[in-house]
Amino acid sequence: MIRRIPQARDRGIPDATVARLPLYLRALNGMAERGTPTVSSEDLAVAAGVNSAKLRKDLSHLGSYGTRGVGYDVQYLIYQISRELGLTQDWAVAIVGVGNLGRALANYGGFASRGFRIAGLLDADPHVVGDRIAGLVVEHADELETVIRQRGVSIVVIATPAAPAQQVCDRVIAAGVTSILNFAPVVLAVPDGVDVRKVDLSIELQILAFHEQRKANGGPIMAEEWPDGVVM
Amino acid sequence: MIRRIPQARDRGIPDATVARLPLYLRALNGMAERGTPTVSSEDLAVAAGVNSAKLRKDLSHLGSYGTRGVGYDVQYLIYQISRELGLTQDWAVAIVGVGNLGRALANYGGFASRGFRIAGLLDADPHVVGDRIAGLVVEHADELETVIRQRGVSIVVIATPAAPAQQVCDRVIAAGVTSILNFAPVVLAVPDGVDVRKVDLSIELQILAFHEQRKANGGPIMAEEWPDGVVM
DNA sequence: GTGCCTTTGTGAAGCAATGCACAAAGTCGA
DNA sequence: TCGACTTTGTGCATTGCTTCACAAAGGCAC
Repeated sequence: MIRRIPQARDRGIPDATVARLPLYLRALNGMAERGTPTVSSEDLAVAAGVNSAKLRKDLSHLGSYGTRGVGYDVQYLIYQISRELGLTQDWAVAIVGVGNLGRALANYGGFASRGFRIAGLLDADPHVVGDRIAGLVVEHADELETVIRQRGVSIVVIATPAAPAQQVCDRVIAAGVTSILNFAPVVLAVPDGVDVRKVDLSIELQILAFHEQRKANGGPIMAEEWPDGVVM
Repeated sequence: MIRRIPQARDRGIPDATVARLPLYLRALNGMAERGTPTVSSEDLAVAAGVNSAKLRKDLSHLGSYGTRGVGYDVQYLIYQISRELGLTQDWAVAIVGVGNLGRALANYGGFASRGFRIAGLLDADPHVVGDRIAGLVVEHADELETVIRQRGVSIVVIATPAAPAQQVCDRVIAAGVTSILNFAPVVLAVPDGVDVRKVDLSIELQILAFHEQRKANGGPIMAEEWPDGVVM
């Protein structure tokens, strides 16, 4: 059960910081398009929707890339954050499950522009196999291991229904993949060393509903009993 | 600048806890389907992928619904969590932007089963308006305010491209909506009292790429200079 | 009943993230 | 060259979350 051995030159970046770097990157790309040469932590913080002290502390984890009295060079900071996030290299991604969501992901422009290349679309449904989506032909899920090994896929997106998700997960791990983005509404069991990130569309709505209810009621309903007719 | 006045009976539930309740709910629903009558915090924690002490503390924020020596009654706990999250009532949701993602959301079964009723699909593209998706006819975005007011929509999902997102956001807020789920890759500016939750598909991939790079390199590349040919 | 066993609910310690506030470092005009 | 001004980078206090560890509570067998 080795947890994490702090290294001499420990560039361990806090998870909370890593999660915000893509946000900064997006804001910076917008500024670069508009031709802005430099930006202060205050302005960038506003654009990214965070506190400026937090932003400076986040950036300080990458190194000392600002100039006091001036701010940060937009292009240079884009490069440094991209490098830290690993976006200066090309990542081959396979999407398993080509339903509505899989199609949406395949067509989503935000991937290609950040170094994520879709190297395969796979589905178990023979009616879908052979379809051409976003320039790729959908392959049968049986080809999963072949596609991963032959095309150097290192990140797999699971966009299947809940039922087959764990099995797909097991197979891609067996094929050597250690980074998985899971859209299926299940908790995937994975061995140590495999990273799973989870996006659950309905969870976000449920959190909103919680807050919305709070606003409406000034707190949850106080009756803590079962409603009439429900038997324990 | 009133921040938050602690109340006598302060049922303020930590955000981190609220974010996990839907997870517990999903695990519990699975158990209910299998006919499991009660569950211990340990078993439920495993099913939800969290630490059991954390699970007990989370549940203790809702009240004392367990039985020592036995565990939690599955049905009863489902009811209590659902009530706390506001899922015992019906929420009318409108989806703005019926591209690939909007379609995926409209067809996603996880909403209806949790009290979220899709009350409107809207798009600005005349080619899409009139299409029938998931039993609804897509309406023109001009109808946004009418749809919200007449159908009692309290949660809006923004699934448009980045460009029109802020304008859509402003309009739905003006129409009285205070809960927004945003899929567009922009930071929405909203007044106090409006909740925005954000899902950015490419951010998750970028976080995965960061960790994947770490695994491959044993840390980020140490060269902190610009690559050859890049001029400051 | 009584006593053993299981499991909850929670105090307290530990850890991570946030935000303030300011010294240090750099720019720029005179 | 100098001094005023701007903005970074960070020490520190604070907050919030997680985890441990255990007393209290309840079930169950006999």
